Amino acid sequence: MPSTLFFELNNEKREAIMNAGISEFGSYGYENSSTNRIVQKAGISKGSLFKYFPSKEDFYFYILEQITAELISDLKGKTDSLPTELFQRIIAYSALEFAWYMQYPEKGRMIIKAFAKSDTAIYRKTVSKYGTSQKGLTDFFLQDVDTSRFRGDKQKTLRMMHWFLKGFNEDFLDRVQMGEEDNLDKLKWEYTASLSEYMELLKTGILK
Amino acid sequence: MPSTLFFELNNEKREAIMNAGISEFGSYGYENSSTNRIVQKAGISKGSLFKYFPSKEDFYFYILEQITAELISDLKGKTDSLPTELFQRIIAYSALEFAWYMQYPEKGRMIIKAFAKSDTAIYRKTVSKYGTSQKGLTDFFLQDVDTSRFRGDKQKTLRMMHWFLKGFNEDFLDRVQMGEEDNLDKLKWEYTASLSEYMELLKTGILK
DNA sequence: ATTTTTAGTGACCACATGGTCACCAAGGAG
DNA sequence: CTCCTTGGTGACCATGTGGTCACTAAAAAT
Repeated sequence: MPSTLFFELNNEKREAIMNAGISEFGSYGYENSSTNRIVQKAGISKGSLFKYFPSKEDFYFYILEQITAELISDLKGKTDSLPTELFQRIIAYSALEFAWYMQYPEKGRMIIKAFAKSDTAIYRKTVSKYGTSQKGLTDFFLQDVDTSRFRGDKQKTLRMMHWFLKGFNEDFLDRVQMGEEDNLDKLKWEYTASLSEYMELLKTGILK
Repeated sequence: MPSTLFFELNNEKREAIMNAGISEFGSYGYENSSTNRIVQKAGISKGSLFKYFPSKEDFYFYILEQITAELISDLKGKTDSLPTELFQRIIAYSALEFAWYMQYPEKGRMIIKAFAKSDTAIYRKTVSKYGTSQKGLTDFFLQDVDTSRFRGDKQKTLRMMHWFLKGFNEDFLDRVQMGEEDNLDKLKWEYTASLSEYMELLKTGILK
């Protein structure tokens, strides 16, 4: 937890510190991020940072908490108008999440990196705090699914969809980072279209 | 490349150095591995390590090259007797690879870590040397597939199978590392059985 | 006007990093 | 018995780390 001092800062300075952290952690990951670079980017002294936050780790988790809360609250407001049919709903929801990452690329990068599997102490702590990556989000989203439509075991099916979504997202993000597309709506449309095609394959099987 | 000095060492010492590196890199990954710990584990002096190898990076890639070559040569010998039907073949091949990782856990860990996606300089160099993770192995394995059996686009289908295998392997390895099963044959059987179930779902679709 | 409180600073700490190099002991050559 | 070559060593180097603390300058309290 940050000290009260931190909250008494004016918004500008507080934002500068947060953004410096987001950018650094998003670029290098927790372990390879440098508090020296962070204070430099934020335009404050080393001493100040450690008066605001008791440690690098605390700083990290405070930021992570803030931006995941932001993500969730932003999405919550939009999930009501989503289609009700399971697969269309998944597609629409994933597209929303993807669009958010595109809109806030630095926050997105930090979140993605924070929940990317790795065996470091900080990742284990992250998982024990928030649960494991998309599993958290998708489980929340899929828990009361009409299991009667599934051919096989529900758990297995859900796990498969999770692997599949993970792979698709990773792949799509890679392609996006290559070609510098800047039209957000068009990107979101492409995402939806591409995901739909794959989803059809998943629903009906890859064999004729 | 190691210096000629390194090859003139007796086998014991050379193995000790290699194993120290494998264990260290497999535990901490390239960036967080320490040459100090490596020389300590290997029982040699810092000076010696850097007389044998010009740099940490060189040491790393030499080891990686050796053990991936080992893996490939070990598997090559067994792929002839594999089933010919595509899916059975994939299952059997994956099980072989899995069993190898179980048989040489430290080497396995290092390989898995080396090819796990991350955005570090060393990962980019690894990819540009060897290509990207399982994609390399599975593409080699899937390139001349009878596309007429597929319902959808060949590329998309293969990519889906790749995501799926990646997820399955990650998941299965996690579960194995939890419960300390030591019977290799039984493990391999469980792997095959579990993968087969999922594969069936993938072939025929998750919906009735 | 003087004292006290307080936010902010940056030189500094102990430690670890990858890498170097002056030195040493041992063995072969003369 | 002397050289001299050579594999091996570990103290040492510059640099970077997360974190501290004696200090300052200015505002608040007296």
